[in-house]
Amino acid sequence: MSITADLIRGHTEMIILAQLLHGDSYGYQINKATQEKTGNQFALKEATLYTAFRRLEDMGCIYSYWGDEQSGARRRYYSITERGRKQYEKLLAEWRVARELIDKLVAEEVDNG
Amino acid sequence: MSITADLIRGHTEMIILAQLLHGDSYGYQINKATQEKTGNQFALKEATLYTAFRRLEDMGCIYSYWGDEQSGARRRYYSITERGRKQYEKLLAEWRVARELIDKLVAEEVDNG
DNA sequence: GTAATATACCTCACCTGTCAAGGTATATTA
DNA sequence: TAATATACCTTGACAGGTGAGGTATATTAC
Repeated sequence: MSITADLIRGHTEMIILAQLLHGDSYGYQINKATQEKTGNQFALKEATLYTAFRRLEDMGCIYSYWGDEQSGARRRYYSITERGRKQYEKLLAEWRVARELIDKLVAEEVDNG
Repeated sequence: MSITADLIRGHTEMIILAQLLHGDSYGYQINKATQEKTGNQFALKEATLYTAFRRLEDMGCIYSYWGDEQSGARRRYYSITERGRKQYEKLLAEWRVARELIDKLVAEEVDNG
């Protein structure tokens, strides 16, 4: 949606895992929370979101179950596993390294002549 | 090479443009400088580098010319254009927005109970 | 002499994550 | 009964990254 969409690439899994640290949730809710947290500057695309869920489940980082809503659309809830927490820590550490590297590489050296 | 390679995706062009701000340079040199600036934590892959050069040249952000070295391997030098400077400014601004968004999305809220 | 290493360029085919476009179904409001 | 919001899902195409391969020059080591 926004200009920054391209740059979020590769961070989808970390964003999802970070949300699930606070408790089980489902796709629609995770996306809403993402929008709210960024002041509507960013939203995950649905296709991106669901393919990321598949990947994370295949990796054993999350597991899913159907909610028992009595009314409204069904919801598939996701829960983070121990492996998922480890993966989150790893991705967060990598992000911090990458952020520093990029900042180093693109910063204009200021002449304090 | 390093774990962060995936996360640099999408930033290759900005990294190249940032190097060229300091003056004309050539592929091998740009990659060496990148490695040095990051303390050997990161190096662009050659294929990545050269495809990025093609894109940037097609976009009119850079132009190239052969050096006139009397000995050693030939070098293709790249020079940043006015459009390239504008593009660099744009990419840098986008990176700053993306960095903030990601930090917002993955930061664990600390309980200061 | 020649093998190895460093410099320096380039291309191709493949992989992976993203996403536009399409689909299904339920509940509420107009 | 039409529109909107909630909620899920799949498919095919696309773009950037990259492993693997290639070319050529100059220097150093054996």
